[in-house]
Amino acid sequence: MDRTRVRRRSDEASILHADLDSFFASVEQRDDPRLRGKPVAVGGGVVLAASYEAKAFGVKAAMPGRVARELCPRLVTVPPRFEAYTQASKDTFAVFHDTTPLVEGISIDEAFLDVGGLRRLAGSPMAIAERLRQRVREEVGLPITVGVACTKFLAKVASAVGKPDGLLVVPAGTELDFLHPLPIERLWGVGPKTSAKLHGRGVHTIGELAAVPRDALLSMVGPASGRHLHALAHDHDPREVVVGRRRRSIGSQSALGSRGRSWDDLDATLVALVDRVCGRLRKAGRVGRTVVLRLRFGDFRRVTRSRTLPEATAHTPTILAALRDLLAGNRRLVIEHGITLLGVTVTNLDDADAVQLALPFHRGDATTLDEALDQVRSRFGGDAVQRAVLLHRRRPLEMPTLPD
DNA sequence: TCTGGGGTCCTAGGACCC
DNA sequence: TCTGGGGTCCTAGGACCC
Repeated sequence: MDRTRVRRRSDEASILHADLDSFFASVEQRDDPRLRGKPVAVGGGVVLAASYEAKAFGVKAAMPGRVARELCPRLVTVPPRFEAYTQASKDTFAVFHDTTPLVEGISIDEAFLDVGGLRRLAGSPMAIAERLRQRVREEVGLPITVGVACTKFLAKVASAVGKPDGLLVVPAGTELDFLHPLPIERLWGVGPKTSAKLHGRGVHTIGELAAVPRDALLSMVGPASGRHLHALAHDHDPREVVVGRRRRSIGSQSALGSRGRSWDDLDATLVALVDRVCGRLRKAGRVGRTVVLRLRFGDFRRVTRSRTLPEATAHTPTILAALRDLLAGNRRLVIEHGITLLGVTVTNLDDADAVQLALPFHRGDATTLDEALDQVRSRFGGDAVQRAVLLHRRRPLEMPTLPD
């Protein structure tokens, strides 16, 4: 199986949420001693990450650089070094995987770990979490905060409350005492819009949210969001730690600045974006069937245009042709509104090997599995057949079931 | 305050099929 | 001829997260 399912909820707090503190900024301070102890922001036009010294001045991620410098005149701004962050992330995840096989990566700098059942081998969840923090500090050189609770959601809240460089355990049985005094913005899925809606109804804390009848909440924020928030406010979170989650889309985008761009400039940007995305697809062994063109204009209005192809592919010319067509079809929009951002995303992803095995069936070139396997073997070699069979067992496409 | 680059999930309408 | 209900897929937009 692709995903390993882990038991729902333990009677003890044994789910860890590990979250590197001010990740990009911490890597910069690690690698350049002159930055230590100083307010540091990574990024130029927009702050990608701020050190805790900078956060003390109110500097936050996603804030325009100009505003950040007004808040903190002594702010040191450094350009991002994405390779360094990728490597630091890999090193940190190596420590995670050495702690338990049950690791679910959420983003470049955070993950859930299930350490239930490790007590005999490795001690209590709290001891495991403390050792994890120490190892990341010593082996990677970065501060990390760990929240420990019975559910993923609460572990994540705990790590946010425990920051920076902290460890916070929410013992079983004390969940609501911990949760209910917190502001609703702590809930995963409450952003500016939802928060404003709820404030308008006098709801500010998670405890107050929990007191809102379910149906009333659903009508306030919509069915999916309402069910989600109602469950979280009552500390109901049945989600399991899932190993081996696959990416569902791969994309790239480029801000163009506000000055006008010629059509040739735009096309050159499109070519570069498609090249980058297709390269990443092939490197990951994935293919996609839907291409999305993303545009942003001078007034910050955003639109997307998408097209679904007959076959999933990572073939650069095929994907480029589809996107060029979409761009040309929106030529007037682009010219009249002043484009400021161009983005490309490929979604509806599949594993390339599995698709290769399915293609002969879809094309009508094969009617039996052996015929399909022969075609894969002749086109891609014996290794591809092995991978294709394994991938098919994991998630069958539209074709006959494989015999064992 | 005026904004980067990478993602996830949900909603809603229309086309199309049975 | 006009009509029903249910399902899937595609497209576009929106909210949110790091």
